[in-house]
Amino acid sequence: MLIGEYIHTIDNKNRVSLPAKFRKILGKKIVVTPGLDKCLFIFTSKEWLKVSKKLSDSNSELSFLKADQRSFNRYMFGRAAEVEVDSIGRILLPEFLKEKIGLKNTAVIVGVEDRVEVWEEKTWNEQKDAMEKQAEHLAEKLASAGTI
Amino acid sequence: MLIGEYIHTIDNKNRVSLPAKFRKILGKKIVVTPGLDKCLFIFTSKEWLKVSKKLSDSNSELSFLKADQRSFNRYMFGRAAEVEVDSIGRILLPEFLKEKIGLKNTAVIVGVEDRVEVWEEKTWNEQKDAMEKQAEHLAEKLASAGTI
DNA sequence: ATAACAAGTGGGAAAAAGTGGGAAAAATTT
DNA sequence: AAATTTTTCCCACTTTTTCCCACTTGTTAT
Repeated sequence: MLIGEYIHTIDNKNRVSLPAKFRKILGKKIVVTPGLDKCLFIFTSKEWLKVSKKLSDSNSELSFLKADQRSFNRYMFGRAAEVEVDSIGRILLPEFLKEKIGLKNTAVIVGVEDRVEVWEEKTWNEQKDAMEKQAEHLAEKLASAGTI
Repeated sequence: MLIGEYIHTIDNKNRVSLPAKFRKILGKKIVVTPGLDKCLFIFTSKEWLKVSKKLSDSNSELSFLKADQRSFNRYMFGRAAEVEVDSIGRILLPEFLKEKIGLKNTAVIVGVEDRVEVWEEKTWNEQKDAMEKQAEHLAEKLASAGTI
């Protein structure tokens, strides 16, 4: 399972190390796409296949209006990049994705169950603060779920 | 069952011994995550799986399409850490979790039924005092109401 | 009381992770 | 076709993490 938060450098060749703990799960080929909420999503090829099937299946319970679905899929597919992980666990971030979320020298890499998210540090902190504020009851859920 | 309160040192490599009595129950891989009230929760991998399944709504396909589900999962998984217990029963506390609850050189480790909590000593004492006061207060209320 | 053991703590050395940069290979331009 | 840029591959340095061993303290057993 992909969990935890890491801050890594983006070098001047646009390379970022994937957290070592993620590498086994992610494998050698991953898919990077613009995500939602000003971050990037990283999926394993396998997970991506599942996601894309779901998204392109217009009979699924995700019943978009046709036009909406088209543009949403354009967003997810059109800008997705298949990326190779190099021999020491780094990936090359396409410039346009970097720009999309305003990345510069560092990236926050977050494991979220079965996907990885990439954030610009400031955006991430804002997001975290917002979550934290409305999170007391979420934490309570956590605590009580432990006992069930 | 996990019970009792222990005060352990955090050494300069961020290692803490788990109380010997907890080790068998916790196993070799645990998950540490910020909990309620300025403490950390420690779950066994098994328990964690149960909790996360229960809360992440991962049975609903493509949970990332729903905004509040996204934040919740981010909150839940992004701030957790999977940690190995070393050969003599210690774990490595990630810096960001240490900071989260203001840990420095010592930690109070408390067994709470089926999970373990980690506290900063001062916070723990305040928490305890508050509980005691409340208990006395409640007892008095009960007594004066003549119900006892 | 002494020995044997277990628990908690600390530290050195080896391994791994993260970062940076040069040179070969490939692609693009002129 | 040569020159320039971009990409890829490989090596090297630094820091962090991991692994292993040892010391200390307190408990149990003989």
